[in-house]
Amino acid sequence: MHEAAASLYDEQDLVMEALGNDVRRAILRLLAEGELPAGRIAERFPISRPAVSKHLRLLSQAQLVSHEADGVRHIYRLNRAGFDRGRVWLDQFWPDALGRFKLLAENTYERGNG
Amino acid sequence: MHEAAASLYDEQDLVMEALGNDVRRAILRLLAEGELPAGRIAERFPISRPAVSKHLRLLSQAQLVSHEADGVRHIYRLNRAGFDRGRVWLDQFWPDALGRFKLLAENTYERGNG
DNA sequence: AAATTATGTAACTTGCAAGTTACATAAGGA
DNA sequence: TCCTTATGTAACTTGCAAGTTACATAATTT
Repeated sequence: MHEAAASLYDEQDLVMEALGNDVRRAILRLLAEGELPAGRIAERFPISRPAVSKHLRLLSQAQLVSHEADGVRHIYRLNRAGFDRGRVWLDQFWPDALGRFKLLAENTYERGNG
Repeated sequence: MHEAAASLYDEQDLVMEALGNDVRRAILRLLAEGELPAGRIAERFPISRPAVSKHLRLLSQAQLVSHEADGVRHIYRLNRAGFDRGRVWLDQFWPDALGRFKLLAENTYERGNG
């Protein structure tokens, strides 16, 4: 019957679960600079390529990234859908936006170091 | 430069890490209905009380909950700070969303309502 | 003061997420 | 066609997060 409602929460859970890992968060930050093929992503981490591939699969299932084949390469990029779901999840606790921009304003600048 | 920035991201990581567990997310949903003492929270879960206590500690470190002693009881409630950090983390990926909040902040700045 | 209640913590165990290696597949290039 | 490149997956291992039990502490109650 109402599988739509149930699957919505499942999808939100997939997002929150995926975001709860530092390697996956680092992959997202890397992709924030621009789309990349799977191999290039893996190069940036001290773990094996299959391990990164598995993280990419979880990120993809959570719709935090999307990917498309380009010849033999698979290009990954950020997918807004997952981030929106994460935001919806957070908003169930604090529906009003007020009080957020102070923190936001204080942290929208420099970050580039790594 | 300011180590405030570094520790901020550590704190964001604490939040995202804490939110990446379904028991902890369920605790937050429970506390969204109202504050509760530790024991009452533990009653609602099929795991042991010390296990819940440990989850509460992590949630507290992430500032997703706060707690205060009330006699022998420790009352837990949601803490806005952690949720704000979670949102800041999400918003770093979509600058246009940041712009939206900045605009909102500018328009609401001296009105002081909230 | 002794018993009870509510909680946190220490020490240990364990389940599973995250890692590894080995292999399969598919697209180009020589 | 065979070789190389790029990737995903299967099967197995392992590190650590999340669970357990036992104990310490502190505030009430009798």
